[in-house]
Amino acid sequence: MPTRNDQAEDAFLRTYDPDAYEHPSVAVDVALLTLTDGDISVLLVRRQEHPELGKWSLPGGFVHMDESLDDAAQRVLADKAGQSGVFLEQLYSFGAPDRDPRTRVISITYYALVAEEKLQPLPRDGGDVEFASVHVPWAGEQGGPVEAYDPRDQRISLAFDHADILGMAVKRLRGKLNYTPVGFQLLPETFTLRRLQDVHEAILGRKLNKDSFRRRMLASGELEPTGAHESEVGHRPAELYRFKERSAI
Amino acid sequence: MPTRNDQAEDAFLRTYDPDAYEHPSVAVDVALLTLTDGDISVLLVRRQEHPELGKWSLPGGFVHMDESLDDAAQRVLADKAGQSGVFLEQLYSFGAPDRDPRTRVISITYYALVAEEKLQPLPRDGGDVEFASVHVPWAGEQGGPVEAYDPRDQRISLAFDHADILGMAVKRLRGKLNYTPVGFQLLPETFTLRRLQDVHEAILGRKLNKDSFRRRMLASGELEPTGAHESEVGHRPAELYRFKERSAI
DNA sequence: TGAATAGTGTCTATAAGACAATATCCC
DNA sequence: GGGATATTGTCTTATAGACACTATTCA
Repeated sequence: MPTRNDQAEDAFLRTYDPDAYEHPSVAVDVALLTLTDGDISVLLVRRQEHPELGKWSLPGGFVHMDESLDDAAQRVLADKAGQSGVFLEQLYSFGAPDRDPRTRVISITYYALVAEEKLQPLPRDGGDVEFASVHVPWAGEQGGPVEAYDPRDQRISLAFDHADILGMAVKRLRGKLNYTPVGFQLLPETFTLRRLQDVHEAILGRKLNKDSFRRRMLASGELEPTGAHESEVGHRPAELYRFKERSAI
Repeated sequence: MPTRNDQAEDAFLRTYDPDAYEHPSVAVDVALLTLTDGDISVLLVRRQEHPELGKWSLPGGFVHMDESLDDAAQRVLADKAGQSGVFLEQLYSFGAPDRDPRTRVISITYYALVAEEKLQPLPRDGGDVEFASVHVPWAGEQGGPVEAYDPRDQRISLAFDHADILGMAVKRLRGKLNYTPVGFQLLPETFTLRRLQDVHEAILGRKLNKDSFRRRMLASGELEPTGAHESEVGHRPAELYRFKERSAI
């Protein structure tokens, strides 16, 4: 039975005009990270339109009226970089009034993690989608913009405030490492403890003590030995482990 | 000297039409938290308009075209709740397409922390701005919606997805406690170790070991003894401490 | 003087860093 | 066998929890 309040609300909604005020544009930008040769890499796309035409940027796009923010991030990643079904998490929203010269654009940013082995091949757009190596000029979880370098070690200048977004992604990842098995998303199904440590070291940007890393990981209860070992390695082969959670899903 | 690309970009920007596509509305909502009698409290305002007219909600409002997100949050808090100059940090952005019945509204949420002693008196809007006690039905940093209770211990049903926002604020706060002296914002200038422990226990929702809490805090280097002691307490008065950072600012 | 909490000292269990010894693979 | 890394074990040090004891205020 509709109450008087319900009826009043219905009437209100029928006459509501969302365009009575000017609205900002809302975009999503995604920092897709992976590890190559023990370094953090980020997927960049070359801008095909003004403004900042030709500059490297994180894949991004405007949010459609009928899709959730998470869905928008997944769509953008699939459309602009050919990657689908990856791990995504919201990062931060950037909204400085002048961050985009076109108009007011508020960007809701995400970071994505993918194991190198699970990357879909990059779309052949004449080299307009590439990975760049991420150099972090600060320690710990201090935060700040980071720098991207192309395969020839040339520094890449990123469009808009994307260096800040990337920095936020690294900062978040470092924080998560303290209380979540982040390695999950960045490693293949099975892996050695050494590779897991490589992941942690790449994210934290510093060397870790091997003995205590090993003990800590085994004691965490997150890992499960597979019984299998690596092979063809020129030294004693290490046992392969698996994340327990992942296999439960 | 403008390059050809600059000129092309200028031309592009002159003809850019931000309204070629429909835009969502963008709001900020703020969970202002304080501690009363060892419990977390949140500031709520009664909605004065449709939809959800009369329901309790977090103070919020639409983002203006020329203000940053942080500024919008500060403004909303001042206008709707009479609180200014408080500690604010961005929390998360909520954007489910149907979270608001009016139109697509994306809410960029913030949490604020204020010491009870520093609260400005609530505006006398006939009791339409009040604090409610926050009950957290989950442990650790698991997350999920939380429940609000009015001073007569009646459960309050919050408008929209505000129970989720509040839950996210508590979750974030619990996480921050591991690596930041969050107590800062929730205590007066000087305080006893016992009061600092009360803050931590309220946020975490569980009792802490007194001895090791004391040791950990003193060893952290964040605290500075003032030499002064509390008084009129009916037992041995404890020494008053101060946060080092705060006094350096 | 007694109630109540502050503050100190000590003992034990646990986790981290360092280092040595042994194991196992490929060449 | 030699090179290289895995794996196990031990020792030392730092930290957390538990508990006992002393200190200081107000009523």
